[in-house]
Amino acid sequence: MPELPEVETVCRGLLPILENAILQDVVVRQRNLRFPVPKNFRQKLLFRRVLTVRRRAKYILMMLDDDDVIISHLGMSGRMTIYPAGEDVPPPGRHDHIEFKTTTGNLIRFSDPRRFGFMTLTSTQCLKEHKLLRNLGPEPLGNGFSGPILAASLKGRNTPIKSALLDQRTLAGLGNIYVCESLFGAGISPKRKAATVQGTRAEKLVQAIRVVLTEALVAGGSSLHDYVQPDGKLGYFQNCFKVYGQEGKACPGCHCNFLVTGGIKRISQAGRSTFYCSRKQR
DNA sequence: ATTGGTTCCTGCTGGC
DNA sequence: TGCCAGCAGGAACCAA
Repeated sequence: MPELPEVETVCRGLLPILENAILQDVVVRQRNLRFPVPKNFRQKLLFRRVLTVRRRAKYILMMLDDDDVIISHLGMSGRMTIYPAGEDVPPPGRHDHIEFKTTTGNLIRFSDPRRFGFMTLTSTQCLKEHKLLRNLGPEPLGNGFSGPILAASLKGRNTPIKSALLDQRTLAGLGNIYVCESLFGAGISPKRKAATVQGTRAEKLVQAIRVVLTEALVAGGSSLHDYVQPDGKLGYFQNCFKVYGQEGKACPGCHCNFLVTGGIKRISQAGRSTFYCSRKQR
């Protein structure tokens, strides 16, 4: 499930292929994604130049000439695959929804079995105020994020810290995996009331989030279920999970006490799995 | 205003 | 072994 590190890795993979590329062809095979692909998508993009590829939260932003922007989201199972010029391209399968071909012969294929992902169009002028982007919180790896800023946005919030961190308005880019890992890193219980994460605790959480995301980025993301890098390489951060998916295993922080603690627990919060150690996380 | 529940979709898993 | 119900999950949307 692509979260910030995975999306960032995808953007970094796409950039050298798409930067300054001209789109010779755009194929839309499945219009019915999470949001419908705009009717004029192909017409609008044909023979346009891509200036750069950026990320905001979990969104991929392809910046085009003449101030147009493609906003894309990988959803749960979305994938971008690059087929470099001259390489064989396998025939499209039923989940291969959109393709970009550059004048240099490179092909980028967007696939998404579960169709929670999408691609849509906007302009650079409308980007900041776009419905999908305007309420996003700060980038966790950027300068606009700090202990005091996080503490301020958690103030008065009665929801569990787990839910608050999944809320993209609190901070942008975390999903279930990295929320669980960050809370473990900070020693904070996922059940703790968000409003009580203040001061040193908020500071510690910010640091934990930064460490987890940075390590995951270095690892090329986590290859779980569907995720692979655009060049086909697997990310390997999934081998570094301390709690996510580790139900019943010894907590890496207190494994000597396994018989007492029972190790990593799994609970359900807001309909999603949370993994944590009840001894280390308070 | 904030919060929780529902929904979209398909592939995988576990129980019989 | 095979089938199918149930589950997973990002985020918009709706309801309380």
